[in-house]
Amino acid sequence: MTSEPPPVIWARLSGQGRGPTRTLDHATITDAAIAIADQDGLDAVSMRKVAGRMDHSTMSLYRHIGSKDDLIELMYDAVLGELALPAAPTGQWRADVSALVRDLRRLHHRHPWIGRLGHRPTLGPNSIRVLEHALACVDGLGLDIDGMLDVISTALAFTRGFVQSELGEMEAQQHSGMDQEAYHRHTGPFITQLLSEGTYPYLKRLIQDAEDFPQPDVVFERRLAMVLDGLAATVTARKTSGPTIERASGGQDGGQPAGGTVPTGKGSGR
Amino acid sequence: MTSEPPPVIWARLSGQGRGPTRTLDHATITDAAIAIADQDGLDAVSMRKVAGRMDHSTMSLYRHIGSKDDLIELMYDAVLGELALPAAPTGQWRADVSALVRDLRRLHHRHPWIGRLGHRPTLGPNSIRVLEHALACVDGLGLDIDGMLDVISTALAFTRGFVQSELGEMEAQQHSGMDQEAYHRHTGPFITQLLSEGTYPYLKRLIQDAEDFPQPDVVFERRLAMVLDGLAATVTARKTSGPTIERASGGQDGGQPAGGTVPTGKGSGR
DNA sequence: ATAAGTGATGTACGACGTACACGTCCAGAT
DNA sequence: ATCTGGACGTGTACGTCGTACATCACTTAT
Repeated sequence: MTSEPPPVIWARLSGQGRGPTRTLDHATITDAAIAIADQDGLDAVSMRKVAGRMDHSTMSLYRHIGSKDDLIELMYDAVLGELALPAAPTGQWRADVSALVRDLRRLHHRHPWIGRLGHRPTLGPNSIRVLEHALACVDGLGLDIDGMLDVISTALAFTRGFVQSELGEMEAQQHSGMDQEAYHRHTGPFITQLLSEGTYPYLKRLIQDAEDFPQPDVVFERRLAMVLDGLAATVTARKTSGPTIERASGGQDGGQPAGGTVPTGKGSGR
Repeated sequence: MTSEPPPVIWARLSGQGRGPTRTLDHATITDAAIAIADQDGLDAVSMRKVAGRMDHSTMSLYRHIGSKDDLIELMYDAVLGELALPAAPTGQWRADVSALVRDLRRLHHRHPWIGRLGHRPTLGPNSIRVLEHALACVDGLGLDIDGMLDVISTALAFTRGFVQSELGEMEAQQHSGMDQEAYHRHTGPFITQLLSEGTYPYLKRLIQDAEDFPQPDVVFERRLAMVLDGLAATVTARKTSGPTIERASGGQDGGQPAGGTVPTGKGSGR
């Protein structure tokens, strides 16, 4: 009856109909766009450049995607496909979740531009694949689905936040064309000026006592372990007391995404 | 001797010299830009619109800021100034950190566009103020500065990740002009099609069993409590064994940002 | 009084996303 | 075998963006 104006983007791809044989498809376009983003950053991705890289006219892209925003969404989902998810979790939820977020972090390093994305929940095939795997990692622990979501969403939120800061720092450096040491030399005079003018006790301690160039991998593992400790406590608490029960340290109930990249589609199918 | 090409951005503001009296300053420009971003989103912030809102010519802005990127950085720091940080922490680190990240989350709701920012570490006055307060919250627990950084950076990373997903979802909805329920109705048919074509056990459980419209505040509190549980374990472990000691569950050493919004300027002064 | 540097402005350039009007080709109906 | 309508690819064009540059107006240091 009613016409569907934006058909979810992922519900297209239909086969060949009338007209000339296609010389372009989603995969080709997306790959070209990703190549540009990897090489020169997300801002360098323009419809003209994407088309140019494939020796096509700019507007030909619009025969296959609705807008640049759609292309970005395709790019995000495509890149998620690079995650080498195991066929099935090992059953060691902590190791499984660690492996997943580590892989996700590596993905962000390989494609730094995904950090810039708004991360609205997508329904792309790879997004769903990741969702399925992530939830599978925490299945069989005696948690209900909302509890499972809490665990994996929290781990993912931490990872995203960490990586975002990490990439921000990298970008700040290479945006100004300086390496980390040059950046220090550059901001140094301003910081000493700050310290002489005002009183910043912790900034001072940071500069004097903190590790100079910590290895990001080590820092990530250390902090991830802290987060997982917290998740483990919850898992234990909710498990021993069985499913559908009050938790140890938190508030009331409710559940589902709100903070997770998860489609909320209940009650929708007819 | 050597000229400083980008003078840290925060090292300007110099007083009036020769020439006509100023009719513009950083605060005025920044406020106008923030007003536009709050009203119509970050993409609506253009130099022309910012200037227009103050009845000035576009190019007059460039007498006060170096580029649009600089303006964005000013906006971010300015908005951080809205955080109502208490004069001093209460000494209850868990409550203090909770209050800080709750406030930060509210800030993101008030100015959804900050989620889109790259979050490269800034040296703005308010960023430093927040840094000082955050570290003060976890002082006196027997942690060295790197341990303190671990605790607050982890809490902040989780918060940023959570909020990012939260805002992404909101934006997805209002971008398409639908409320949450309409969005469900819209994606519903596609999801049921998915479920009938492939096998997605967890997606199915999500749709069938998960809470429909959980209150975001409740979800945030619940997951935050999980993260803080993990931090608490670390705090206890490192505290009882005294400062400068191996930690409970992690790797070797190292420390400092890498995942935190913290200036790394050690060894820089002179 | 004069010189010098600064604030505001107008014009202009290249790049962007994309609406729209074409031509071109092929699968289905005739 | 022919027709035809929809899909594919393209070129042109419009409005918007960031900002380089030249210019004028003004205030202070000399």
